[in-house]
Amino acid sequence: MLREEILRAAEALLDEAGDESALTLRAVAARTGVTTPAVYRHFADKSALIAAVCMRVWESLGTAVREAIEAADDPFQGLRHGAVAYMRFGIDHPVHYRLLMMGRPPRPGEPHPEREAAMACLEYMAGAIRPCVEMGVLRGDPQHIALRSITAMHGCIALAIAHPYFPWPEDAEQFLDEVARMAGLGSAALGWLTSGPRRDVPSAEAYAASFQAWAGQFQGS
Amino acid sequence: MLREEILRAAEALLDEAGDESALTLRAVAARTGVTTPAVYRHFADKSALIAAVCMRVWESLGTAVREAIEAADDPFQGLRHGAVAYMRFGIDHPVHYRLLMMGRPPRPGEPHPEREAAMACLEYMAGAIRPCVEMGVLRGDPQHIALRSITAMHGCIALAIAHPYFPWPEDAEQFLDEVARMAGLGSAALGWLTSGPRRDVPSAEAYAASFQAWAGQFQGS
DNA sequence: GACGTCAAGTTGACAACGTCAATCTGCCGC
DNA sequence: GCGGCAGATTGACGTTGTCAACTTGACGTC
Repeated sequence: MLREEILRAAEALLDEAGDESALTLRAVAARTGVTTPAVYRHFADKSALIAAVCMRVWESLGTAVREAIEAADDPFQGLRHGAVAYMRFGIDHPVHYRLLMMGRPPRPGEPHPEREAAMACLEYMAGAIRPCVEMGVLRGDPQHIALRSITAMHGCIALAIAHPYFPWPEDAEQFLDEVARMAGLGSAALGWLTSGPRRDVPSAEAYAASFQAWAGQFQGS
Repeated sequence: MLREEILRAAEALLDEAGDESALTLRAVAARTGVTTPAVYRHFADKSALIAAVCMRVWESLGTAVREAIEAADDPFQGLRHGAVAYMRFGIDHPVHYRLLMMGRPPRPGEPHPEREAAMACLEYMAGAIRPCVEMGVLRGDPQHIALRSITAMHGCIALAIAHPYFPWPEDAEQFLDEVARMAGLGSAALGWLTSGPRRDVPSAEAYAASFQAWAGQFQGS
């Protein structure tokens, strides 16, 4: 009822102003048509409201990534397109992405509702990586690889949001794709340098020698 | 004189509280031993003060990265160690890194003192990448490659700061190194897939065939 | 040595913010 | 008809960034 209206008002404020400083309890209440303290009947405090706003956006992010992964032909394409979908979502919803992923770190012991949402995001990527590991191309713990790969995706969005004046390429879509491929190819190369190819997967074994030859000059890197 | 004392007080507040919300003009003024509006004689407003605080930290970041690059044996090691030094700095100074790199994006037309500092950071990485391009290992515009690689480094720090509860590996140093290598190897692979090896550099040409063989399975990625 | 000038700091205040205690209102069940 | 109670309002408190007006003190000039 009113809770829903408050959330809608908050979301509208965020979209219109494009700046989270416009999201004040007074503004939200006024837009909803109630007085300020009425908001406290539905949200413990301001941060709870913000968390609730983020949660709804988060779900659409989850489905966007999942759909991109599922629509792909093979695991590698799934990883690639999932990563691009993730970044695209951040670019398209900068304010929400800021709130959810670039907010103040939680004080130890403080309840942190976004925590599970962020962990779920990590799990999405790990899920897309797992088949690639099973194919013998990526090596190591899927969650570890996901964590490492997500640094590139998150960094791309975070940097673009906070520093729009950087010399970003005109073709944003291609750049996102490059970042996704950099992370995928780099992770594959890193795994092969560290662990070698999987012995039980013929296709991986077949590429081992040629990769080792190529990667020779990167041994230190 | 007083300006310097105010900056020191602000920096001390940041370090002690570990939270930028502790940085209020009143607290800074009280710690300096003057009244609040006296700060306005030396800084236009609060954001100018914050920018000034960041600037001093920024310079030490610059020297840390530069020294790491210069101390390396070859360009690739320089890139690797420079990247790790950059990330290490962010991990060691989370509050300052947050203020400088994860702050609110500048409104168009708004003066943004950190802008040149952030651009200088990009230039550092481009400078470390340029020799690798000349060696024929990385392909493309150094600044473009720097921008793409920095996404991984920035993302690593930004994610670690904002989401400390993520399943980060125990050996942080090794993880930073992995991220740096992922970006380096991934960028190299991406360049070779896109542009092929440099024809005029024999060592690059020599590895082309073996890399192409390895990368065959990643054509789509 | 008295004077004007001007930078530097203080006083007092304003609006906006998050938050809360106390109060009012309208509806449901007995 | 009446008690109880969820839900909204009133009024206020403390804190924040910011500013106008005033005071202070040092310096150079006649």
